[in-house]
Amino acid sequence: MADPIYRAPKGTHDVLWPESARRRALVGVFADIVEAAGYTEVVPPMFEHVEVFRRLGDATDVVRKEMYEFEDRGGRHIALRPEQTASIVRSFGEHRPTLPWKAWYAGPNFRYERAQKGRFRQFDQVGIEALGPEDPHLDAEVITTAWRFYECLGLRKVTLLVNSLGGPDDRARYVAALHDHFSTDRDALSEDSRATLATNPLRVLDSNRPEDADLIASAPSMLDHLSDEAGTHFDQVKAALTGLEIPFTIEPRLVRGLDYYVRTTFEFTSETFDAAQNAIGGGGRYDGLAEAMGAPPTPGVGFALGVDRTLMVCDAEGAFEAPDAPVDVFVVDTTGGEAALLITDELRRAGIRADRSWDDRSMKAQMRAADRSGAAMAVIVGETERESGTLILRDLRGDAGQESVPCTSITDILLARLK
RNA sequence: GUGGCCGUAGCUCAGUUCGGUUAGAGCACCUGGUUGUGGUCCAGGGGGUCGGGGGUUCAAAUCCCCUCGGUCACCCCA
Repeated sequence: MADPIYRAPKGTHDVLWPESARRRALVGVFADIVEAAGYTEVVPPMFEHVEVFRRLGDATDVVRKEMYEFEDRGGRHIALRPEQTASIVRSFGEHRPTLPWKAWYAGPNFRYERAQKGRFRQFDQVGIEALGPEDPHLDAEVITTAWRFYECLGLRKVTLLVNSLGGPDDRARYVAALHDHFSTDRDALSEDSRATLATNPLRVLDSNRPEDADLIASAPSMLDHLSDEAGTHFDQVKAALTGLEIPFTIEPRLVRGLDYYVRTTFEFTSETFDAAQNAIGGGGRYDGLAEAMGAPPTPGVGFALGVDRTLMVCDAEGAFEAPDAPVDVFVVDTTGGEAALLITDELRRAGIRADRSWDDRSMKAQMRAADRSGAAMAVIVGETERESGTLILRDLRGDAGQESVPCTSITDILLARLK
């Protein structure tokens, strides 16, 4: 074990092949799906002025205690992004694209917190944000897009939870009602929840502490505090999901940790993942966020999906497996290595993935390397071949044996074989 | 940020209870058996500041303290 300084910092890790290839493939699947739905990629910076994230709400833990903040050499107060919705909305206000604006993103986020399974200080998310329309069908489209993504990965044990927090006024009335409810028996709450009650009564509903369970169970339901307008919006979202045959569960206690959500909120959990962090993705409406960022008031809805957690769920379901061999052909050269240099170059230019050995190793060692590379075929050059202008083509997968071919036709033959 | 468990070779681990010869195994890796041919088999080999620092002791992987890292739960989220 190396000196701690030469290890990845706490809560971070290196992603090596084949996991790195799988991760890139997952983002590729995501990109295909969202671009097929008209979303265009946005690549925001990985850090912003701290104020951008402060707009997420001073009561959120993400802002209060998990931000990677620092002052840069120019004296600017900067924070590594803890999520990307804030950056996307800031970008929206800065560039004022025509509405509706449908954006997607993929990349790392940073939160300073204690790492555990499925929770890291640097973690990747993919997501979409749609700004402009208030149409409940847009909520449904956003949710459906995530759902189809999980389907494409081959996941079958994902649960969709939906809720409505109502409009800002409904939300305020509900928070007041919750405050009253919990205050009547305040001493029964856990100490942590009493503190949460003072800053954000909604999130008391999120508590997993056993002593809070009874009061949470008897708490009033958000759904009884929806205005007619918000209720109608929620009904239309549910009807749309039903029409799309997306199964969902209504979860009136689903509040989510970011304070900017209003009306529709949703979360995806995995049945295979009974750890505390079983949320693999989530999102909702944030109709007031653009205005809070100094942009024209613009409704928005979106989601973020955790790449690491999604991949863990893929593991649990045996879905979306890592790709196999990175090369098709392995060139074995016992004449010094220059032939391998030329042949691999020729093959690669023809689009054939090819690798070789180095340091002029023995034929046995090179053949072993060829076998382990996972390549389907070996191309062998020895003295005999060099003299006769031929190459040996050997099957590495089965017992098809080998044959001698003119070296001028090797690329064409391999292109046909590897079809 | 709080608490529990853990940290021995690249990987998975034994050895730690009751300190005591050169710290082991499997897998992986390298070489040879096979004077041109991998995958099976056989033989040999390289590789370890026992996470790090300090302490106790004639003697520490083993006991004590600190620290770093991992893991699980809480908080919270992806």
